[in-house]
This record gives sequence, C-alpha cells and structure tokens, in this order.
Amino acid sequence: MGIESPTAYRIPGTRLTPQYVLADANSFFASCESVFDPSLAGRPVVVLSNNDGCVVARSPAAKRLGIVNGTPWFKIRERADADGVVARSSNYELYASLSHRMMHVMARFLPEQEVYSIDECFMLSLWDDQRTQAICTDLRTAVLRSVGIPVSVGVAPTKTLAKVANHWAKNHPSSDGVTLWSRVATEDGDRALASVPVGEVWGVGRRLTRKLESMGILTALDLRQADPVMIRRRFSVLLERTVLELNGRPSIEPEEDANDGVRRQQILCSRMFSQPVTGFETLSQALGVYAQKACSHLRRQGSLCSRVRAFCSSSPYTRGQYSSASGSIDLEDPSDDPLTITKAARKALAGGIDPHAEYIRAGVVLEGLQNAGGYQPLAGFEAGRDQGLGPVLEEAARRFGPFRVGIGYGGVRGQGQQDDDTGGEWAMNRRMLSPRCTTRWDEMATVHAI
DNA sequence: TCTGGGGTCCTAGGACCC
DNA sequence: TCTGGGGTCCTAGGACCC
Repeated sequence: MGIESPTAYRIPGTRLTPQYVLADANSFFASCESVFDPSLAGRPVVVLSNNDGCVVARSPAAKRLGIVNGTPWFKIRERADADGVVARSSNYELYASLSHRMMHVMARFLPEQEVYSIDECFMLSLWDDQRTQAICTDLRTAVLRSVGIPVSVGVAPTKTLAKVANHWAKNHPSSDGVTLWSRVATEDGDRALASVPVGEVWGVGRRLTRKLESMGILTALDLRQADPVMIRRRFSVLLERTVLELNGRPSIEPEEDANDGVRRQQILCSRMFSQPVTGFETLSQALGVYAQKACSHLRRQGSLCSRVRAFCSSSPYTRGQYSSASGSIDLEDPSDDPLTITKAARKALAGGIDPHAEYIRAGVVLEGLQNAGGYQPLAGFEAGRDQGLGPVLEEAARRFGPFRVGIGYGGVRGQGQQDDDTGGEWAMNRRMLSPRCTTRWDEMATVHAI
C-alpha cells in the first residue's frame, strides 16, 4: 500500500505531555452511502432519519446547496428533487460495519484509542509536531484507501481544543485534513479562537449559547478568558471544565470502557411510529418489540437489569393536547429474561395512558444494570431467573435471522426489507434503504469487469 | 400525509433520618 | 402543633453530545 508501518513511528520524541488526536469522519453517513455506489461521488446526497423524517447527514455537495441538518424531508423534498439530490434512508447496519473497520485501521497508528461515537475517536500522540503530523497524514490516507471514508484530524493539548482543531481542518482546505492546534495558535495567536462562535465549542449547546451571548461571551476566545469560578457558579462544573480545556488544561476524563461501549448505565430502545397509535393494545405490541430489542442488547453485553421503564408520547408538533406517560417496574430479581422484561415493560404503562391520546412514539429503558457474572441470587431464590427463553431466542435469531421468533409482535415478520419491520401498522418506514453490502450475503455489491 | 435514536452527566428538590 | 440544622438517598428534569 506504500504506507509506512505505524510501528516505524514508535520512537519516543521530545514531547513530555501527550497531545490529544481527534479523528472524525467527514459527513460520515453520506460518505458511507458513496462507498459502494460510486455514482454518488460528488453528488448531493442526504441521509434521512428513521421514518424518512428529517435530514441527519449531507454530502459536501448537499451542504453547498444550503440543506441544513434536522430539516424535515417533506419540507424540502420538491426542491431537492429538482436539484438532483439523492436521498437515502439511514442504514445503521452498514454504517456500524464501516465504522468498525475504520476504527480498526486507525488504532494501528496511535495508542489509547477511545471510540467516542460512531464516526469519531480520540487517540494520543506522544511525539513532536513534525512526527505527529506525518502519522496523522498517513492515518488519513490509510482510512481513505482501505475503507473509503475521508476523515479529518485535529491535534491539541486538550480534547476540547482538539475538537476546535478538527473543525479547523474541515473548514480550511489548505490544512489537507490535518490541523495541529499548536501551529494554528502560533501563527494566528488568539485570532483563531476569536473566529470560533461560542456555540460551536464542544459542550456549549443552544441554551448555553443564548445565555453566554447575553453576557457578552460571543466567541471561543471570550469563553477562554472567562473566570472559571464565575462560570461554575452561574452555570455548572461541566462548563467550567470547558473553560479550563480552552486554556490548555486537560479536564475531561476518558469515558469509562468507551472502547467497546460495553458497560452502559442504561439501555434504551424507542421509536416514532409511522402513524399515530391509540389505546393500550396496540401500544403494548410496540412496547413488546422494543423490550425484546433492548433485552438482546442487555444480553449481548452480559448484564442484568433491575428496573424496566416504559414511556410514550404524542406529537409535540400537532395542535391540540400534548400527552405523555411513563412508568417503571422494579423487578423482584435482576433479570435478562426476555419474557420477564417484556411483561414488565407492558405493565409499566398499563393503566397509565390516556385511552384517547394519539401516541406517536414509545420506548423502553432498562435501568439498574449490573454484571450478570457477578450476580449471586440468595440461596433458594434462583427461581426468578428463567435461563430457558433468552438463549433459545438468541439461537433462533442466529440460525434463522432476527425477528423470526419472539414474543408477540417480536416474532412477526412483515414484507419490508428491514428485519424489524414487524408488519404492525405502526412500524416505521424506510423507503430508500441502500444495500447492506458488508453484512448480508444477498446484498453484497456486484462489480462488473469490462 | 410527512419533524430521529441512543446515550451521558449534573442539579434541584423532596423524603427521610438523627 | 411548631420549632432547627445537617446529612443521605432518590428521582425528575434539563442540558449536552453525535
């Protein structure tokens, strides 16, 4: 491949404090769509949320057309069609698979990889700027060649500044996709931070932006110069840490066990319905499906849960009464049994809903998670854990595919392409789904040699 | 007709106890 | 019945992230 082996870099440099390296894919979902469909290269592509609701990712050409993330698809569809925009339903199975490959490649170049989200990871560089720059450039090339995804890299003494540097790399083509904050800061002094609106700083959302702006804090530079004690008092320790980070003092700990994303504190499965649902009967069908999805996550990470929460709500967008309900059930014994959890999810909402409300979304949350291996039931109380059903359902899913066997609607398979199309009238729409080239034999890409 | 899904952490406030 | 301070624990809600 012509790429220098990462091990060749393993020479200690002179830098004493390691720098954070943030590698982040450019327009990740849209880039994934083009990997197996070269005809999309250079074209405006948007990826839509579930139910083909709103835009969640845009290719560079789509951004140039002025399409904004979060825009409801139905509002811009006509215009987008006229502009030649290609729309795709989100294909999480494909994205997760490509993410995994991308992370694997990057981990060969730098140590201490912390996978922060599906499309970005932090790593550490222990070397001087020149060598760091070389490694990051090679990492970029390697990911592009072997996975087909373009990434941008930002390097800085703290995670928050690495985020800023990463933005810089994306917005300044002259950086060739890699920005070392030390170099930007040396050349432009405070000008670089002054050019970043405060709302673009990692950890500053819409609400905080408004409040900060009303205090005259408009840019990342203003925030860096703010008094951390005052910030803590008026806001929170989180924002205080952001101020310290902007000053080059690392204050954000790595997320525990972020590497595999295994030890979660809660597991949530929720969906919008394709059409409003009224009455507990139908709601309960959906809750059963979500409970089983959540349960299989739970089992995959080897945990038990001790509380099951269920919720539902009507649309906040339609006129009339907004209605929501939620309830939880404490399990007598921590469990990973799909039947127990499904029953609990239904019971949690039974009697708590408005029988006339038109619900548009529902979900199930598993809480109070603990390690299944470490759990010892009291002698004589083991009966609460039925070890029978969980493994059987898992084996059936492995052999025959998901959603062939399950409890209630969890075992019904509709006509749609996706596995979780249960055939319920509330099941979500994904009409523009691309093939899952890397995870399904029957959807593999076909290449024609001429 | 049509507005995502899955997480984390912090804080305020209430219940309860001494 | 009212009066107090100090502590812990829990939950709901709000804010943020991608």
